[in-house]
Amino acid sequence: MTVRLDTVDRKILSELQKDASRSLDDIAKTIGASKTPVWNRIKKLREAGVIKRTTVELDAEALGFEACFFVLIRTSEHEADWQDRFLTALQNRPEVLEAHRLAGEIDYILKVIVPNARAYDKFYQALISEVRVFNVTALLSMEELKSGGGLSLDP
Amino acid sequence: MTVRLDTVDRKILSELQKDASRSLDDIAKTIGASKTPVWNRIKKLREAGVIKRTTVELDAEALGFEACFFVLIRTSEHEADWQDRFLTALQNRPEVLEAHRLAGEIDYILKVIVPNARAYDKFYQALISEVRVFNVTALLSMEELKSGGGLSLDP
DNA sequence: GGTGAAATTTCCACTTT
DNA sequence: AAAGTGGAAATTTCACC
Repeated sequence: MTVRLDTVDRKILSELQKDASRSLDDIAKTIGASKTPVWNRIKKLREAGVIKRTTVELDAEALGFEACFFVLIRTSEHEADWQDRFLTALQNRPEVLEAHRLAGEIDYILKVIVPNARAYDKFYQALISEVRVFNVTALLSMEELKSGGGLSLDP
Repeated sequence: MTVRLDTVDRKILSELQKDASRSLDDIAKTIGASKTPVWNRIKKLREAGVIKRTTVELDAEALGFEACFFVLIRTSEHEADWQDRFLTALQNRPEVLEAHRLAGEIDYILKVIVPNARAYDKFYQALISEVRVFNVTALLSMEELKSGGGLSLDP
């Protein structure tokens, strides 16, 4: 499952992370190689799953998604069945952009983006009616200070 | 600053979010249009900033970034000067992928990805030596249950 | 890893509704 | 105004060095 990556691979990934719309030639030039090896490496990196997908980063506010919440969840249920249902609920809800199981007091954190506070409440009500949770705390984002930071692959 | 988007724009954005590497023709076909209008719309959406950039989503673990933390920060300082220094510190630290200013008890949340716990501690020490913070809680992710969820633009 | 060329795609001028 | 057509230019993809 582990992939060995050399400096060239890292440079390629770093460039793609910054801007995946540039041409192969262009990328090859900036990293000091020629297009075919770059193309072959990108192909391998895709196949190996190092590059999971190519996407566009959208401006949520411009699209009417004005509210971003981080939701901290504690539960008393830890059986496999409960976990499965919880996972399915998260996967099925498009307002959940990201979800992690945590170590420590808090069991889960979700990142939820919705048009407004009312939509969040709707989401919240739907979620707690689907799966039993012990405690939910919602942190409302007032301002996105940094976003879309990529992994730092420079060295 | 608000952009008016019709159904076709939303379909295009939805497709690009799912996979931005597909060809124009391909995308045009799936949404039932022809390539030129799609091209013109994408161009406009880019210029308007609705599409912020095209990127690749990488597998952090495959690249040796094994630890993901959500960092909750409380501070007693709220002057503009402090905020500026804090913001600069965040921007300069590549391990911070995302940062939000929050409403309520907790003032900030950061998403931090590092190779391991030791690297997190290094980051933490560096941060608190740069800016004064009142309280820091780190939530360690054990498992990413969902990631890369896009905005839901279907309707 | 590089070269070059076929196949595909992007991009734009022009036509149509 | 907004969508389609066609084609030149650029880019991707691949066989071969």
